[in-house]
Amino acid sequence: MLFDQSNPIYIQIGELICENILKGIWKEGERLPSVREFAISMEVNPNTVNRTYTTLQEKNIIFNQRGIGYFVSPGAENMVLQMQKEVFIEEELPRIIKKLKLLKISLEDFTQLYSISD
Amino acid sequence: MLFDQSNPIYIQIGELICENILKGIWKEGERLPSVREFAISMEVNPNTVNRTYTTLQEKNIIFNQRGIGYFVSPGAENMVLQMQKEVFIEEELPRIIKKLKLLKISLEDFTQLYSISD
Amino acid sequence: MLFDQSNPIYIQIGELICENILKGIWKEGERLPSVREFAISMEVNPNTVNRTYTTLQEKNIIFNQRGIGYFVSPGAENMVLQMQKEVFIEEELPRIIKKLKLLKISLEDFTQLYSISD
Amino acid sequence: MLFDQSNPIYIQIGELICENILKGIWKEGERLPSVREFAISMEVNPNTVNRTYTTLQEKNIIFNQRGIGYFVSPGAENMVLQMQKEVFIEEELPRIIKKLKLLKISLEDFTQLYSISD
DNA sequence: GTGGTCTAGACCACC
DNA sequence: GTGGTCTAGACCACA
Repeated sequence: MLFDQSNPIYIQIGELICENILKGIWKEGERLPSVREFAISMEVNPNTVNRTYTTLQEKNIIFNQRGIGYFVSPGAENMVLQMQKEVFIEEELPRIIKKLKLLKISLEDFTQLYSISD
Repeated sequence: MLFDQSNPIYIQIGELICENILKGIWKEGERLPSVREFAISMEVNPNTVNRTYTTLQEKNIIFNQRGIGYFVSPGAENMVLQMQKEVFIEEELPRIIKKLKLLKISLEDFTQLYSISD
Repeated sequence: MLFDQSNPIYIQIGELICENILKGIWKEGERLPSVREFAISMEVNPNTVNRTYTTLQEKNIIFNQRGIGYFVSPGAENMVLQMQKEVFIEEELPRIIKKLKLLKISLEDFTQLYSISD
Repeated sequence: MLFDQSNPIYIQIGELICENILKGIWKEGERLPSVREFAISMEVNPNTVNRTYTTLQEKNIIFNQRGIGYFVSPGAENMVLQMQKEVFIEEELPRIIKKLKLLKISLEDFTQLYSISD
């Protein structure tokens, strides 16, 4: 697994987990990999995975059963979708639109680039 | 001047300068404010501005005349536009499109959000 | 460690590192001393070492693993050799040859001086 | 006239003058361009040329006749040749040889590169 | 006046 | 523990 430099690793792992939830790969109620397992497969320090899990738990996306492991919360998929949508529209979108204008990329250009990417 | 916490200040100042170049506010060949002046107006340490200038110089966006100051490079506007466009299309756009799909935001939704922001 | 005055210290430390890589003293994949450690052994401020490391990282000679340290990049030895050879042949050599001619030092003189230095 | 970043401009101008003397373009006893003239032709601040002249005067390569101008000293050509030869052999040559070895450029390689440059 | 470098010391996020 | 950033302040060479 490769991480980019810009974001903390524990955040990037969190995004990966959310992605898996959104894609339905990890369903609600399912158990996540143990911290150690996941750390090994990600080639990362267990502390880092632990931090990811803790962070996601605080957002109620996953929950912990002591001694057993972490599980995807019920309703997680919807919750993640709503949360990310809100953040995206409130924070990312304005920056994106500003940049599109600054770089003189019209909505038509964008639409075309969008369809190319399919 | 206010800076957000996500990016280093010296980067944000660099982006501000590029923006000014793109908007035609600072034209090619024009002298930038001296390190000290700019530091005062940005309410920042001179070292920080120095770092910004050095970084932009490495990208050939500005150049230095010894003992005189920094100047906008000839062709800078175009260069910045091309560089940022390339980065945007190669790196940001794929992430954006991926996210749009993941969040089930259609191109129509996006278009509407775009027009609302005007 | 003694530094001469002509070049910035952070550059001289960079040259030292490259030399160590070229000589095979620091092998690819190996971890460099931490910024603080190295600063102490060089009798220099940590900021200075940091600057050296950052500069070498930009040239892809070393890379950073977050929270762990800096490492010699794979292929670094060859890369450094090629880079320095290119710079030497393209930039230094012409100046040297020009100077040899200007100072009326023949190739034979040079050869002799070379062998004396052994 | 273009100057590189590494050396001070006043030094580079000094080297140019010495070169002209060595090449016999500016002969002993001849008057150098006035500070102002030279500054204009070099696209440089007169202070800079002044500093060059002062420095060369201290080395007795040129001399000043008040109100008239600077002149190439008698015996300058020989003096410059000796001085530069000494500096070259004492200081530059060891560095060059060390670098040749580090970069694995043999004397044969060097000889070949030398002849190519003709 | 200009920028370039360096130190000292601090704070922070991250692993 | 690791590096990254920033400030404050100093000194220097250069134009």
